[in-house]
Amino acid sequence: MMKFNVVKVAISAPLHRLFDYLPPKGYRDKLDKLAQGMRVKVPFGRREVMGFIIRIADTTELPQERLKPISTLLDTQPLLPPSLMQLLLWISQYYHYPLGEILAIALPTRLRRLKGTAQVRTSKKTRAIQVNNYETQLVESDPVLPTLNSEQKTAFEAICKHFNQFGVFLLEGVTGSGKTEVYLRLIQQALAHNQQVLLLVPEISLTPQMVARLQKRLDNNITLFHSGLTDTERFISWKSIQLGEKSIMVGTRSAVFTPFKRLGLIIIDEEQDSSFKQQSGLLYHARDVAIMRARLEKVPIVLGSATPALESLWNAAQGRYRKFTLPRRAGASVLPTMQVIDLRQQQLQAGLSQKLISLIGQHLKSKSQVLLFLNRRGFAPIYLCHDCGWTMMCTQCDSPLRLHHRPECLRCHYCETVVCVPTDCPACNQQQLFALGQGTQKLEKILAHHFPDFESIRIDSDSTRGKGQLQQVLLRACQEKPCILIGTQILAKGHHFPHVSLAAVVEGDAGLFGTDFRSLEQSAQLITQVGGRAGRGGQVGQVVIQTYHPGHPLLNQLITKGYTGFSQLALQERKRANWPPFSYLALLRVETRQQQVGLDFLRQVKENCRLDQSVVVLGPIPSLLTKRAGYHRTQLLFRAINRLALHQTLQRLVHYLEATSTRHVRYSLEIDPLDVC
DNA sequence: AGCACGCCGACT
DNA sequence: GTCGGCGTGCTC
Repeated sequence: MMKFNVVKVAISAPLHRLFDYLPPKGYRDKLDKLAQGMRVKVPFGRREVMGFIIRIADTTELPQERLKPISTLLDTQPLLPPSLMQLLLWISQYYHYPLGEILAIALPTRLRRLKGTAQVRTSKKTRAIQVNNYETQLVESDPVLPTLNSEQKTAFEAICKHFNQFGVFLLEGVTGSGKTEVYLRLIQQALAHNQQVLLLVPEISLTPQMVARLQKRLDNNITLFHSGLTDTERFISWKSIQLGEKSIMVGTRSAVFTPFKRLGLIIIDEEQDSSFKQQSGLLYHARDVAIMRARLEKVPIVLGSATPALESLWNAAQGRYRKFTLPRRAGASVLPTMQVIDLRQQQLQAGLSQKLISLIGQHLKSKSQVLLFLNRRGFAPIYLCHDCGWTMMCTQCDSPLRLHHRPECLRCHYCETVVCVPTDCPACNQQQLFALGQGTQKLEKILAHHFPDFESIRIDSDSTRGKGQLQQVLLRACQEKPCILIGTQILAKGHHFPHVSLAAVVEGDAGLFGTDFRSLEQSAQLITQVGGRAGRGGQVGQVVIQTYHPGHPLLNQLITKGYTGFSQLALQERKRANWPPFSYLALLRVETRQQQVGLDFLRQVKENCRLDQSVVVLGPIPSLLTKRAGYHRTQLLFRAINRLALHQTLQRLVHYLEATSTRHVRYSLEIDPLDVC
């Protein structure tokens, strides 16, 4: 152990350690000029890479002669402020991910490169900041500030009292209850204090209405940050917040890493949305990271949702969060009534009962719109042979091919492989192939047949794929003309359909017997959100759920007591089964060409990581959909009541994985996985 | 991750 | 004889 000045540097490489360097030439006695968060250019192997100064130390494990000096100091001031650096250090520990990689992820791509000073010529084409016409047309005009109702006021005032200090506020408001208005008031309050605001949304492309509304009220003080922008646009947006030129950033999950000059408030809209979870690389949850950020920056954070995650509700029940409820709709509209349609012994047409079909007719006749929710795109999910039972499967994935119309094809919903529709069975050559089950396209067809005088508008990822297509479809749906809206979960996401009076869940049982411990929660959230689309424009809404299990206790609870009642019962079930939030999970996943290789690898891992008694390891088992895009997915699930014990085990695991050469398998470790199948 | 080194198959 | 495949090892 040598004792002299060394600089600990994080380098963007999949290595769970820092690298020691000597100070740059000319800085040996000017160490105070070096600070955490500054970028440096360092020799690394036979190349030069960018690194971040993490700290200055006076010890190193290496002999002095092996240390090289930093080549260049790239910043005179830390690029990232101390509170953000602390956040990234926490992320590295919590998600067991190399710090250097996290730093690279946190920077806009333009700043990740070693070359160039990333100066941007002030281009006048700031597409990022502009609202297009469709979006503007979708926003109702509210020339006067709407007054807050008593619940909105209570929430607003309580949160205002906690400005300049950390606190988590769960704002549970039914659809249409005016959460956005509370956000707006809070944002304006922060602006009045000369503070900046971060508003995280699940997907900007899916919430143009909310963005447009904010833009309208807060005009050019707002900047967007999402994957639809070019690298340069993102850099401009990032910079405008860093320099304090803009006060509000509305962004998707990666916006949580933006350095703010004077952050005063964080808002997470639709906090239960799974889009906040990064699906590849660093598998972080932007909501959880944002909560830690608020803690480190000592600012309040608001989690808004009509259907909060069970975890968040539990945290509120435990007193860790403060909860405010907005139980009634703002303005005149009334909450819809919910009822089930018992499908048992019913004659169905493309999954629709006679009762539902006549209800649709009634609502259309009374000149209002109908919304049908079916979370499955395409025409039919199964295409099989009547003669021998052969089912068309994807060759790359462990999944049946879905039949699509216009264009006519079979398509895999996991890898998007497209094949022609055969007329003869590939197994027995008989011409007996037929489609089983239904997707949104089939509903569209059958409804056109039943109600030829009314237009059907399909809203799924197929009909909204193109640029601006979603906005066009939404614009059509917002017209007053009676019509039928048919869609997947896109319908559930925050869009306002003012003329819908009937919302129907076609397959209410879809999530009832899911394989994952979270399926019921997600299903209840979807049903509630879809139901919330009905009756917002003045008329009383009606929500119907088709089910074969009208007696299912949790479904019943949802229908009779609403999401709040459901969540209480669902939490009891979680507790009984020891699932989160009553335990902590981590998932080690591997992808291999042959399944056996994955199983053997994970068995080895399990044997070689001496475990804490309190950590339970389940597996290895193949994932539910084991084969995907040609790779078999296998996994090992870690579960513990004690979070610390789990993380100590994972620390050992990560070191073991790094020490043993594991190049033949692709693996990833996910903390707090959202699904475990 | 990159980038080198190193040891075995088909080619001017 | 060598060009180049990707297995293994290392980076302060």
